[in-house]
Amino acid sequence: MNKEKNFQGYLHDKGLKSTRQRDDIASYFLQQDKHFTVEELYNEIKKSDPQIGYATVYRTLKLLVDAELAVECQFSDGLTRFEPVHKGKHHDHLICLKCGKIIEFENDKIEQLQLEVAREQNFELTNHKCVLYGYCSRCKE
Amino acid sequence: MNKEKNFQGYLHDKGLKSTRQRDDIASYFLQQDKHFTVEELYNEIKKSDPQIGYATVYRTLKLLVDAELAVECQFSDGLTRFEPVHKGKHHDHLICLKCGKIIEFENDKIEQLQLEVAREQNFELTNHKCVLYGYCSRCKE
DNA sequence: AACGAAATTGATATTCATTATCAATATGAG
DNA sequence: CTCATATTGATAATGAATATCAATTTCGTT
Ligand SMILES: [Mn+2]
Ligand SMILES: [Mn+2]
Ligand SMILES: [Zn+2]
Ligand SMILES: [Zn+2]
Repeated sequence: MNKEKNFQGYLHDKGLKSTRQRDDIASYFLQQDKHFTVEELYNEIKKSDPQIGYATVYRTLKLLVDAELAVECQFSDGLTRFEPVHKGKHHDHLICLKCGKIIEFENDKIEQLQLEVAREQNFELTNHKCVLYGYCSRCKE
Repeated sequence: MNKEKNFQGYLHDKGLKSTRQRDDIASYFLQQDKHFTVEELYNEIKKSDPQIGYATVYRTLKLLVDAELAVECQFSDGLTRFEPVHKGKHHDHLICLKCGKIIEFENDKIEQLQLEVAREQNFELTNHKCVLYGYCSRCKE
């Protein structure tokens, strides 16, 4: 698959080594479409590799972020989550404060206006996080 | 001052007590226009009240957030910051990844589009955080 | 295929921010 | 003023994330 090739390339370019653990973690993670807690991913990986170390999962996620194959998300529940980057497509999030539901959205107008704001401030924009909090259709009743 | 009255009213309405420590912390904090780390605020308060406890600063900030007189900010440096809410005016932030500079901005169009996004998803919006990361005019060179 | 320098792993210790605990003290309604 | 209740501040506990390090693995080079 393409993204796994990207990861192999990334490792090679950085002089890092391809290992069974890294490859398993990356392979599993990149195929999913979830917002993983480190613990969630650790528990998944442990099913096929009971020996996997917690630290290795942390380290591999860090590499994936550096390789731009994952992004870190901080919603306001205190937990850090990671999600795979699919097709380089950016999106932002709506978070339900009751059930924790995560909805993704893309809005080009907002993205454009953000660029404009940055330009006005003479800022060189690298990335952004836009998170909307509230209650989902089911929870607002 | 108005906001301090608000805090007194909040305490009273919640059946909480007004104390020298709370009042000093709130009074100092609400007069400033900064994004305080708990430690930063603690150190400031300690100047006039060397006996102040760290936990009391945490607790008071939590109260101020609940009273909607402060908001919590998470920029990506791992530290939680608090800023006083002035005149109920909402704003978002630009963060310089090099020098840590924090620039505030208001953009009604973005706010409107966010409401629209929420409406499309049948979400009842309560608040949002929009943070733009990059390099400020001085740091981008 | 074997070697060996360098990177990686996983168990564990450590750090650091935040929360919980609790005895002593302060507050404020009646 | 009294007293039930809330608060304080010192400290312990928690929990996520990082650092450490000996043992193991990888991979470019022989
Ligand atoms: Mn997402
Ligand atoms: Mn601000
Ligand atoms: Zn919900
Ligand atoms: Zn800067």
